Amino acid sequence: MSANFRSPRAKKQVEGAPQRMDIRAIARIANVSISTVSRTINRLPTVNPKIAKRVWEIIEELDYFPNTQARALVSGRSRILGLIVSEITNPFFPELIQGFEEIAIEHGYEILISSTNYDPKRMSHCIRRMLERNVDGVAVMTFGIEEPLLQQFAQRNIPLVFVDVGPDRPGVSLLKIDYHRGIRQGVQHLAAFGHKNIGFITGPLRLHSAQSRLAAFSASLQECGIKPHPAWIREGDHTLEGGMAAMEQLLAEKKRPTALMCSNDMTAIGVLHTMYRAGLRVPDDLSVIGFDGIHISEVTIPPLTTVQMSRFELACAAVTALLAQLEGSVELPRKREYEIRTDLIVRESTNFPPGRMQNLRKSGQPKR
Amino acid sequence: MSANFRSPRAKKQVEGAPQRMDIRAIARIANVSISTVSRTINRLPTVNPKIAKRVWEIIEELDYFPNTQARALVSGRSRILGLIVSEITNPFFPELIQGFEEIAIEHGYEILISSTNYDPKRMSHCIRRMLERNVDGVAVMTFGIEEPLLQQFAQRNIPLVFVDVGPDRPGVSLLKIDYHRGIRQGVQHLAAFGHKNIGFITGPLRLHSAQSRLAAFSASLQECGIKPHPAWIREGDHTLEGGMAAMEQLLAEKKRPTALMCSNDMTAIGVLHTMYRAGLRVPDDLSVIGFDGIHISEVTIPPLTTVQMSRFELACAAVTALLAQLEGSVELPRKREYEIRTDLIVRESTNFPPGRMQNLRKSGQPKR
DNA sequence: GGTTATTCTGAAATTGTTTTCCGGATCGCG
DNA sequence: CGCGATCCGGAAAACAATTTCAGAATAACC
Repeated sequence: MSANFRSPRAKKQVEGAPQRMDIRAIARIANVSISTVSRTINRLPTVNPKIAKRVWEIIEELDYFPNTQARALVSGRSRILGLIVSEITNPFFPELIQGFEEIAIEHGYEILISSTNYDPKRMSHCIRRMLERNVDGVAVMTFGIEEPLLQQFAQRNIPLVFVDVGPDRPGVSLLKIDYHRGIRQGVQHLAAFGHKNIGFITGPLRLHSAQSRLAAFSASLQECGIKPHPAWIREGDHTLEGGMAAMEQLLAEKKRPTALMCSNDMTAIGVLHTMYRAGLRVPDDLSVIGFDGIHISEVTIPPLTTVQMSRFELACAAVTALLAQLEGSVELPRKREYEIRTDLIVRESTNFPPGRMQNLRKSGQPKR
Repeated sequence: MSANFRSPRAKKQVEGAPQRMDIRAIARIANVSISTVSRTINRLPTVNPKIAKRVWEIIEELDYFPNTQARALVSGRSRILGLIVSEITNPFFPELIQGFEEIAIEHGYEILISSTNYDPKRMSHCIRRMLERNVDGVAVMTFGIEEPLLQQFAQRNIPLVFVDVGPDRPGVSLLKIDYHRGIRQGVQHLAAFGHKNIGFITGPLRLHSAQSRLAAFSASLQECGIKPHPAWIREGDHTLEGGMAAMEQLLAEKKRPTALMCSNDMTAIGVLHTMYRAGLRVPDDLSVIGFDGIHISEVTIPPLTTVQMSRFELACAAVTALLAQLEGSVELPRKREYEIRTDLIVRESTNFPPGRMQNLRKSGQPKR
């Protein structure tokens, strides 16, 4: 009955073709069953150490590695983490991606990057891509909210991480950024120099993070007893061009601020450029503070005083949060919120307001 | 015998669980077979248009999409393109990635990014990751060569694209960059200003592209009848820090060059910074030319004269080359090499050498 | 109308792995 | 030496698609 039975899995043995390496081949050579090889690879403790050793040796020697898609198909887990960012050409994000990648790889996860370019339509494409590739979890680092779109992840129970705000449901973690801390330090720093006329260039106000930064600025201003001046608050878009445009508007004002905070470093770099074009000097004619602390802000001219938000810390928290959801031992008390702090880095784009001890520029900072 | 036969595929019908969408589900609802649905999705011409329409409607309505891993498993093609870059934090690469992603997505491919950080050990990790995820093709945009490592792609007949140099075998395409064209324009531009003392900060000389850029510089110098000065050729590493360090060395020289070309823009930005630190001015004390034309070079102070190499063009050529190999109709005459040209963009970091008509700085460029 | 040719459709094999379930071997102990 | 408990390994189902092959249905032709 089963005498001449041939496994339906028997290969078509094309002679000469260098037979693709698979778990069957390993099993055959090691003289064990497929399942034993599988268990060995997955380091299940139920396999005889001696046998495991032999299997590992053969695996090493033949340079075999399991087929990812087959694995994903049967286990239901792709070992891919999605990472959605706003704009890959803003240096903040590559620095974030670098950290994210490093940590994800370390844990055996691959990463699927996609950028929205601040466009909700592109956001839905991103989500579709993530879904199609069956990501195990997604970090939404766009600093905005797109509630309705993310609904789809909820249905599939895919863990998510957001920055600042997000739906409060199981499987969703939050990276809370303490914008206020760093921005207050910035305002205090300016106030200590004697600035009374401080402007702010926001990010795109659709973005929650842009709103928060502006709010932190306004609150800090009030805290320092400085009167806000609505005309000095301009909307930018977190790009160089946005910063330049906003600064041009500011220059056209009858009364100009003596100091300016920006919602991110790219904006500040745009400001620096517009000042240069206008023949004005930073910090002598205008003090400028950025936000993010991207690498290149160290070498702008002058080096930018900025509020640092660690990309690595952010990336680290994001991956950690995702992995906690994915691999967390059943129902351990796991944190759902992660605090990220921000701090002022004083460099050389800030000084006394014009007309007041300008020559002290190189003499360091005032005492606080 | 087969009377009470139950399909081995019969689901465990957990009541209430919102049954995962499946090609089977679509088939059942549309009252056709699985294969018909598959054919419809893959737009095979052998399916009755009427039926196809009905199937599509159901697919749309239920928002079904095929499982990528199952597809990849059985078809042997993952529809993932690998992209290996040197360093994601160098703005050149994000700009490249952006183009690459855009075009790849357009053709239904996902993209797997990984960066080597100029480290051969990391390169082998990258390759391993690509192999494990079964990429259909790989673009190696590191501007270097790692012959032995890439051997593994050859065995599996995975199409590759390289920049500048690569093994000459079927399945490998080359993106030939005409460094000489742009760099010669740069040298001629400096020569027209009357510069006779021109230095060069190279990239890491392990990199083929760094060698080529240096060679193009030397050749152009000779062409213009300018004597090279070995001490003015310094090795950098294509980073800000490398540029700063090299410039410091140059400043320590007894006789300094009056103009400087850099192997990339990041190096040039480092140079700008070191000059600023030293209290020297660009272009009055030193003319500087970069290479790449990254976005941020437009807003440096002063805006950087640089040799533009289009990232989009590069990305476009890379994807095109890969897709030609992957989807190319059997044996059509397909190009294996793609030419990328480079051109000088004159901005404001170049001027006459010091002591000679410095006041013309804002009066535009000399005639060539 | 009968036979052949042409489209379409569907059943079943296939892809490489994980996982469940079961049987056989080994061990300890009386 | 026999018996149950323990442990390990193997067969086969399952995962969700593509693809081959054969057969049904329709069309065309004599």
